[in-house]
Amino acid sequence: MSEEIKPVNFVRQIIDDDIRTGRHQEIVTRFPPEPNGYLHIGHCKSIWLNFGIKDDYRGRCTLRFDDTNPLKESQKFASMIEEDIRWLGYEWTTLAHASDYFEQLYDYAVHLIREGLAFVDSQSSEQIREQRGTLTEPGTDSPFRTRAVEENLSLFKRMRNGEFADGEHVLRAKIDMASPNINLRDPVLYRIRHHAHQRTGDRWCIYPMYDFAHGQGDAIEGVTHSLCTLEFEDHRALYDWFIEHLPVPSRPRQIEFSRLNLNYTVMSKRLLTRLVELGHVDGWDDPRMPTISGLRRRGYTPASLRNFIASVGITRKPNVIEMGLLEKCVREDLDPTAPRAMAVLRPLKVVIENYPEGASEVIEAPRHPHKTDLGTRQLVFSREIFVERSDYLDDPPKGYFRLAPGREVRLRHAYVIRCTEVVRDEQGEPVELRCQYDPETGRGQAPDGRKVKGIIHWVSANHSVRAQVRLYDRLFSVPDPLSDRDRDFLEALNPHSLECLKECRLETSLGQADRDTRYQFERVGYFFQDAQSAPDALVFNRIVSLRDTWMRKSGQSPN
RNA sequence: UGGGGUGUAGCCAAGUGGCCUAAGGCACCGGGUUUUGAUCCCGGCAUUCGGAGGUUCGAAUCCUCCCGCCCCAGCCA
Repeated sequence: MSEEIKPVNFVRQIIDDDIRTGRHQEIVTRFPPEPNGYLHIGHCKSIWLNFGIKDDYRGRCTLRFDDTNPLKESQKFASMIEEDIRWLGYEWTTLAHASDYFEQLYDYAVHLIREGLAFVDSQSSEQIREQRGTLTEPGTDSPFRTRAVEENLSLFKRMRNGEFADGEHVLRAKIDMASPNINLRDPVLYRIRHHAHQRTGDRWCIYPMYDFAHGQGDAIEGVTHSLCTLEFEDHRALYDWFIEHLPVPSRPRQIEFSRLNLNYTVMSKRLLTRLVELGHVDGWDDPRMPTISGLRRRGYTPASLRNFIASVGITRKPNVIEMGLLEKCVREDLDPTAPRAMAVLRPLKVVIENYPEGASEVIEAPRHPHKTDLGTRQLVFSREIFVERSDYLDDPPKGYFRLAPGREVRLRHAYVIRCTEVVRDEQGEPVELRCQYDPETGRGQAPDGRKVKGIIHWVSANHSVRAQVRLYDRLFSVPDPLSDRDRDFLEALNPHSLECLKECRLETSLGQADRDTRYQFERVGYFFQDAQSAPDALVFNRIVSLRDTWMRKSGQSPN
């Protein structure tokens, strides 16, 4: 595992100050996902921040499900979220739910009504919307705003008792319809929803809104620093208003940071949900998805994700991170530890004419070029082998040092061969190369001192296993799929984001490949067995390709 | 002509008035090592901090004005 970056950011500076000035003895954070979808790498930023602070400051961090909207949420999503957090390497101090506080929140609402700070509004949502005003014009007071306290109390109680249909009434805070901050224009606190909740069942038919549940939940848990993303900045005034006007047990502070954006993908749960439901991807854990589970299935490691977030940092500046940084992080994590193997993805047969028919030999090759403690594996060399189709060119450009008519290359861990003849099909496409090998060049030797620059990977035709290999590319073909407001983001989907290669040949040692091991297929990339892989039907996912300076120079595509 | 934010290299990001003629990472461009065109190593890459004024002996850091970009009008979170 690569060394993790020591975090320094403005949130930690605030915390350091709070500790130095004695404002807090213990630091308490929370991660508050809504269980209405899978976690994505953007959540990873929040997880890393909140749980990282808990770990480093020996504080507490609650995993609190923000389950205030039974229409959208489910236990299935909640379970997945727990799994993802643990997989990333974090553990919560306590598990909680906004719904654990429904009774307390109800009492808080009653408190506001008694103080004359909340009222039951009996208008439709359309009427309320019309009265809200616009960004530049103030709103107007609801005709029910002056309802008597006793009447509000009674109505609110009857709302809870289920005496009204959905939408008939709402409870609203009484703040200021002329506020330039729209969140303060008498926000809705409770709405009626006759819908079973995944945890409280039919106990409730009124549910608190996010704004009314979140800050109070923080206060109940003793959260000291409530870290959220920038779009909640305008809600802070409301957050503070509730804390001020309610008899809550503590006074948490909300601090906002900018969310993570990655180019060539989308990071909104709503859009990811569409991709899944419309079948554009193979579920939430499709290896092309920016979800934690997708990245996990793809083969990304927890450390690489943590390091990625650490190197991106925490600020208040809007940002779009390049995919290349994520890729660099996983390569960095995998290179020192991944066992090497040879795999030919698009096989081209090579017959070594001067190698005896029926003969073969075993070559002992190290699993890693630098880490000798990873041991060795056995390769079998024989007269018929496969090499990568892209390692042969009829008419090589300048600077190409692989196979071509008359050209010589080194077979990785084996002999130097020279291409003497090309067998073609009707279309003129090469289907087989005839080569001569030099018996004096085994074991890395070159007796005549000749320098062979090209080294290519190979497998023995009769000593290799078949496998399916899936090559993944960016999900979208443009850096920002949402930039064109006139086009649906689905139109920007990359039609080549998945290439499934079914005729791949792997060295025999991969027949017993470990399910949890990420391999480097030499010269190709890092690979991980897919969840669907089986011993008799191997499936490998490409995590990321190797850096390829030749490809970049010659301007080819990564596949 | 509303409110809240934010602007340091292609992408992130340190920097909190003097050791900044601005860290570090990614990307990119050289060069070296190498039986992976990988890894590793070495070097290059902002006289300038959105712009213009001002304060100061001294400003990316303070003040003023201007400009760009992001968020907010769910009984979503």
